[in-house]
Amino acid sequence: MGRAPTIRDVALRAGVSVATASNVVNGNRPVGEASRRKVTEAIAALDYRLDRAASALRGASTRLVGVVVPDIANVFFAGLVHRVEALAEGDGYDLLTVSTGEDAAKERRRVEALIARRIDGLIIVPVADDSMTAFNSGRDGPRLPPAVLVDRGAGAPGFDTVRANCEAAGYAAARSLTDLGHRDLAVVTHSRGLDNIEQRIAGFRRALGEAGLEGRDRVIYGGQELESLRGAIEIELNRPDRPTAIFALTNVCALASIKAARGLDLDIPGDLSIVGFDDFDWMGALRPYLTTVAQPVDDFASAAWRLLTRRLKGGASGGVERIELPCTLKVRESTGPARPRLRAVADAR
Amino acid sequence: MGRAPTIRDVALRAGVSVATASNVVNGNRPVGEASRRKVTEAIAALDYRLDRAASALRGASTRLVGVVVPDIANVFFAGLVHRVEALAEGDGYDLLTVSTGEDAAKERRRVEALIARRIDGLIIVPVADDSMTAFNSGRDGPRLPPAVLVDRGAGAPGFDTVRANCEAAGYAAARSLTDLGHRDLAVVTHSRGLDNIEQRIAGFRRALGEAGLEGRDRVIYGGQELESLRGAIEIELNRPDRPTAIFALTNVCALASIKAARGLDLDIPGDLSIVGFDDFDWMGALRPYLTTVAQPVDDFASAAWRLLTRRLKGGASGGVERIELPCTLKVRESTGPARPRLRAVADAR
DNA sequence: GACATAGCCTAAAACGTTATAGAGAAGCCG
DNA sequence: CGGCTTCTCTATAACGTTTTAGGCTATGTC
Repeated sequence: MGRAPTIRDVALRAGVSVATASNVVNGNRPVGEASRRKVTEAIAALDYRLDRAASALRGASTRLVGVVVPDIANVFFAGLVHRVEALAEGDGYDLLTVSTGEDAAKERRRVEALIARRIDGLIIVPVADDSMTAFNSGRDGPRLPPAVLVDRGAGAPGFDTVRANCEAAGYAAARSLTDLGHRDLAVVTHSRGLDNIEQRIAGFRRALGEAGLEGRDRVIYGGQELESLRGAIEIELNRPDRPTAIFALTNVCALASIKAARGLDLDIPGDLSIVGFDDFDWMGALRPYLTTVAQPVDDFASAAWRLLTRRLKGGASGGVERIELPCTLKVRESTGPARPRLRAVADAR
Repeated sequence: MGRAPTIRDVALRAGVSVATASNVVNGNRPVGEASRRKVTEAIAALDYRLDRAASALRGASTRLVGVVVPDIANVFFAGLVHRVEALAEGDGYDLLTVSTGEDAAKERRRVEALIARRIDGLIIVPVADDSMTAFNSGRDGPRLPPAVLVDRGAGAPGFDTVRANCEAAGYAAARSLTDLGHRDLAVVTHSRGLDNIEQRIAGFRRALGEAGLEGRDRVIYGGQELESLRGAIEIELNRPDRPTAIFALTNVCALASIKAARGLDLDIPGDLSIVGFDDFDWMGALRPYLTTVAQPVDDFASAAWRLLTRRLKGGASGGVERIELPCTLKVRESTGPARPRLRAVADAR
């Protein structure tokens, strides 16, 4: 019944010192063959388990990594966390996962909490591009452990970053639409100011420029919520000069776009072509099957984990590394040729 | 620059003892007004942060709760974790979230790791109904902290449990199909042996019995993977006496059913009615909109958290509590009346 | 005034681990 | 053989917190 066995009990039973027992448990210093065997046996006999809380206290690592995402219920982030978890387990780390809900104050609170837990490292999709730099500029020097910024904050000084090649992705998506003859395009996103989103828009604009359509874009900012997005999109689709194609910059925007089109009884892609973002199982049940820009989630996770473990292993000092991963445009059924239609209002401009 | 301030520094600066400073930080024992103010000021001045690793070691709680789910990338579990996280944050707890991939050995490993972290409690969707009982039957008495079993393992002795009223849900779904005139029904699920699944099937069979159709059900076991499920369903749909309605017992099964029907060019609900399980945003983009049994995910989370905190606060000893939450059948577009059709093979039986 | 009580505070002992400093034995080199 | 290194091991001091067991005032009671 009594309390769980400690390393002291193990040492006693094995007839060696506590230090030796400890060294067997975490191969920190070499231990002779005979002692090692005795200790291993004692551990098995007592069913001893290392107490990580104590281990962490004495200066060793916690083998705990914080993962911070805007919303774990979003399929994109859930997929990311899932992959990171697999990699972390392989290296003997556990994950402390938190959601921020796109709220800067909450992000700050949650990251502070993670620091109080002495996490060894941090993988974070920050709420704002610069929200992490604030942490390391306090008067007491850096507060953050090694951190990798994923998806956002690619310009933040002093951090390793992983993100998609957003400009190219935006270009490819828009280009596929202009190639189909669309001349009235709209972009749907949540809000201003995130670099990755701006890059997607920049790529989109580049394609428009090439098609001789500069200035003919509209950007719909619909907020974080599905319903507010849908409302904003419907307003745009109700205009007489409504767009014939929509490029949704996140998977939630894509869903909102589909719902808006359905609500207005617009045929996809007959009346409205839609290019979405991200790619996951349930999209396969959609009819029409969504044309989308797939981000390489697995590669995001692998790259982030590689960068983080590099720092964790002390191979730290090298300059920051910025990884940009290519997206793939998956052309499916939700995009089609622009249907010629009366353009009274647009022509009158 | 120097190392982070400790409670010792705070005490020194405030001119009080370490114990008093500690008592201010965690209102464990009352502290006089004057001392309290001095300590609070010192904390602010030094930007002191409690070190939870040390705090945990000295026997106090870790304020860490383990959450174990089969797959965080599954929308149902992601939603559950999301809600639990919100509740946990409100009470000052952090979550250690892990996925098991429906693998018993992995579950065991992961839970062991959580125990080594001295988690205060555990919320778990176990791989098997009895997989947790094994933990508390070791020779050294219970190893697990207070644990709540969610969704599965409702019969496990000694654990608080939360799950849906699966029998009623199965009955409601099947009844809605028999009421539409369907006489050839199939159930799709992953594998045998999970109590909640068996209950859903039991409810399903009860409805069949009431409709005078006992023995006319078929259960399709398609495994964990989407593609294997789809394959198993397609085989069934290719029979001459194929079912006219499918009841999918999880959201993954529902997706597989839709894909199988599409692959065989069956009209939903004209050729095949489908009732799914779970309900979430992306289903709203489906056409036809899926008829489904919605589990009350928020209530799952609230109930689980309530049961766990009850134990955590020491109000422990009362017997175990088993909560059963009602599901709601959302009848939408993927179910319709059974279309009369040639029944040559079925009649020949 | 003696004595109990309550309220606030402190010194010091844990908690279970790892890091440090060094001891003892064995091997190598001159 | 003496000094050096190498290898293995040990005793002990941290790590930062909470808890325990008292101690010291002020207040009230007989």
